[in-house]
Formats: sequence, C-alpha cells, structure tokens
Amino acid sequence: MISKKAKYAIHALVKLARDREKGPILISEISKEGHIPQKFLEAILLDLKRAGVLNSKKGKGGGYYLIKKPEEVNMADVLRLFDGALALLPCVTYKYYERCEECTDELTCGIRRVMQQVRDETVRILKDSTLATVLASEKSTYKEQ
Amino acid sequence: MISKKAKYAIHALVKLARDREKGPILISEISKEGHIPQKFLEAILLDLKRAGVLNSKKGKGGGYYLIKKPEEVNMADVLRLFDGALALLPCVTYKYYERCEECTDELTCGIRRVMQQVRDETVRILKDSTLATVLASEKSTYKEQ
DNA sequence: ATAATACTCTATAAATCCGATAGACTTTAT
DNA sequence: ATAAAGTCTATCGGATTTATAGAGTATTAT
Repeated sequence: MISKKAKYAIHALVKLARDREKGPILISEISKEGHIPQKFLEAILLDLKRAGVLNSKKGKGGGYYLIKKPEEVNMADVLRLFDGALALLPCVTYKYYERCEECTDELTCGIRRVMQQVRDETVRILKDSTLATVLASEKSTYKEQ
Repeated sequence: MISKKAKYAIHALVKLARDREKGPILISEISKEGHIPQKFLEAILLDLKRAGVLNSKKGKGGGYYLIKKPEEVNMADVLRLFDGALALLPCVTYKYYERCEECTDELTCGIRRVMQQVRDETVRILKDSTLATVLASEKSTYKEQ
C-alpha cells in the first residue's frame, strides 16, 4: 500500500494538471476538493516544489501550479519521492539496495528473482503512467475491468 | 516493501520445502540457518500452521513440516497472509476494499486504473511463483539480469 | 505604503505498526 | 519421570505515519 502522503500527492498533481490553464491554484481549493487536510497538503506541495515538479506564487492571486509538462511527470517518480523504493525487497532496489541476511547466494536466490520480476513490471507500468495519460484515461468513457 | 515477517516466512517455507524429505525441522535450525530471531520465527510458523500450510510435531524429534505440496504454496497467498493486500490502493483490492475519499468517480478515476494494472501484474507473477518454482529457479545456474 | 493574501517553517502530538523478547505452559517420545 | 520441543500471553521500545498548531515571511493589488 502506498502512504496517504503519496496518494494525496497524486490527487493534487492530477488536479493541478487538469486545471493548469487556470493559473495558480489555492492550497485551500485543492484541500477542499480532494478532502485532504490542508496543513498536511502544504507539506506535500512543498516537497513537490523542491522536487521541481511544481512552483508557487505568493500573495494575492497566488497558489501552486505545475512547471513540468504533464507527460513528464510519471507515477514511479512521485511514489519514490514520498514512499521510497518501489520494490518489495531491499535486495532488488537500485537506490536503496541492501543485502538480505537470510540469503546465502543472491545470484541464485529464487525469492529474489520473483521480486525482481514484480519490480520490473511495476516500474514499467508506473513509468508509462504520467499525469497526461491519467487525465486522458479519465476522459475515456469505456470501463475496463 | 514487504515486512520482515513476510520475508522470514518465505525463507522458512523455502527451507522447509527444500528439506521436506528430512522429516520435521527444528525451529532452532530454521532460525540459525536463516538468521531469523527464534521467538519471532515461532510466531510466524504458528501463523503458517493456522493457515494450513504447515504442521508441527511436539516433543523429541518434533519440528515443523510442510503439509501442502510445494506447487500449491504461492507467494501471493503468503504475502497476503502476513502483509494484507497486495494492491497499492485500498480501492483496487478485493478483500480489503475501501473507497477513496479524494476520488469523485471511481469508475473513471485515472489513478485507480493505473494501480489496477499494477495490482493485476503483481498478482499474476506472485500467483505463478510457488515454492516449487522458487526451488527450481535456485537450481538453474544461468543468471538473469 | 499597507493590508490582505498566501506560502513557509518548526514543533509537536497522537496513533499505529513493527520487530523483538521473556517466561510460563503444554504436549510428546523415550 | 524427564527432557525436548512447540504454544500461548504479555509486553516493550522505537520508528513511522498522519495530522495539527502557530508563528513567521514574502508578495501583490490597490
């Protein structure tokens, strides 16, 4: 499961992408519309600003707005920013790598191979999924599943 | 990331599958070999017993042993037993379903669709991966990746 | 200039979960 | 009987998560 922080972040980003023609959007507006505690949201938006995804404008008429193109913001990066590694085990991550004590030989470890597969597929799907594709899929009316 | 509990469980199960011809295996042996804290492991093995995967024998010559066939124990079920849902969001789980507050229309929610895909792939891979396939892949010498 | 607006920072609290340990108890083989 | 081995209950410290409060700072319209 992803953290609420990450979930809130995605929802906020999708809204900012959807409304990106409207100029800066108030924190309070994102908070109300998404039922996200405002103070909690503030911290999240700041993180996204530091990460170079958003920028903000202070003062009257201010608010937050997207500075990357919607096609350039993918779910893998957002989840990593808030929740760390996507992999299920530390031994199959790149940035957060850690050896497993329990494992005698990592190169032949069968558990590791499975988790590697899961990671690869997960990353593939999340990388392919950007704010642009999410918005587009919202508009399509056919229902999957 | 999966919990240590789940990771320990998988390692213990793989060992029990590997040594299943040897009769009951001592908790202490699994603990030592896998560098798993013994008391913690005890609770894990009990959970697996209650789940019908293992059985135990008390007294001298006792220990734990697998009662399901290695092909019948898959990673998806084990992870679910210890860590709950595999999905990244509560709105794409079956057993642990919960509606997301932030979401206006679940049927068109783009975020949900992505997470649904991730879940489907993850479950597919983990269901296909059993104690039997893990053991088999340990024996193969070629190295992926 | 200045008041209103809105973002930024620091601190902290409550709740929950995780990983681990202790010790007494029960069952079983010999 | 007794030693071996699993079972049960209770508990603990620490980390993490989620959330809130309040003071402080920057910006803009007018």
